[in-house]
Amino acid sequence: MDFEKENSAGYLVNHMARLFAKELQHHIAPLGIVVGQFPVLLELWLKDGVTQKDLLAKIDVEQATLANTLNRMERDGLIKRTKNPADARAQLIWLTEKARALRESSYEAAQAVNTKALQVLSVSERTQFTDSMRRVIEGLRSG
Amino acid sequence: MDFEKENSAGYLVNHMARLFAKELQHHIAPLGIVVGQFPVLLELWLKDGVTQKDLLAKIDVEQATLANTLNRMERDGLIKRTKNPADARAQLIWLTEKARALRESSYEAAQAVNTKALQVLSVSERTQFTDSMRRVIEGLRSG
DNA sequence: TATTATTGCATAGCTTGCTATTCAAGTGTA
DNA sequence: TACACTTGAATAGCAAGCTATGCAATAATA
Repeated sequence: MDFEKENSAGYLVNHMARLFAKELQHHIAPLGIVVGQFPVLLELWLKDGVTQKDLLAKIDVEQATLANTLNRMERDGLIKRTKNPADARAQLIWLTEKARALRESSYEAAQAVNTKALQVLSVSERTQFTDSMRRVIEGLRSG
Repeated sequence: MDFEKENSAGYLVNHMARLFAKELQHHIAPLGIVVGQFPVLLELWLKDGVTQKDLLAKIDVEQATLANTLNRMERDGLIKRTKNPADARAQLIWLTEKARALRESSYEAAQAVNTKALQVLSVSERTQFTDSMRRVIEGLRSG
């Protein structure tokens, strides 16, 4: 058989993801946050005072990955945790003021990265591209 | 500002890359290799007896990342290194027979993952999709 | 109600990626 | 030829992902 990496979707996806992450890293480093914290912050900016399990239902990472990320976020002063009156196993996760203040500039950073990355595509191609990604993700997730 | 992660190229790219990697991992685990070794093997199957620098020119990862991956591959009996008569700093990297034997089944595994992932797209969409990825990668790499 | 099962998280240990730094070997030059 | 510069690779240290496992609190049941 023959194999051309430049024609392999998986190879390209991996490469592209690393470039996106690097680009985002550069944009958000000045804000004092790192890429892995981004998905968590996105959810908490919408609604905080939630449990780890609640977050897990919204972010497709393993529970252990999220637990470690939350620990680093607490260490970095981005979140605080309080007792959950309803269940002593779970705690409630809250944004700190510091994290709350980063919302707008973080959105702008992410948009800037997306804009820069997609500028090589026409407007219709961009729509088609993100649509394809959503479908591929859905397909892989559902087995 | 508002931010919809399901519309964010970066968010989707990251998610998709993790799903691809997980899928490939499942396919190649029986072969005794792991995902990070894949790009290195692809190059060495084409041509071995090369230096780390040669590999680096073909794979877009940092030098330190490659050095660590090569160490694990040596540990796992996939490569051997010999003295480079032309330069004592660099060694020549060779596939072991074990690694050489994995070529066809690895290609098949990768193709299977790509096929499965892209099955939700029409044939013309697949072409368009990989083409867009190549252009996005090129755009991000060239600044 | 005592026991068992489930659930929510934490921890251990690994890979793969990054940046920054170090070091030895090779190259160029005063 | 000695010194400085460059280059090829290794190492340290961290983040972010994974699987596997453990543990305490809660829920379900005999």
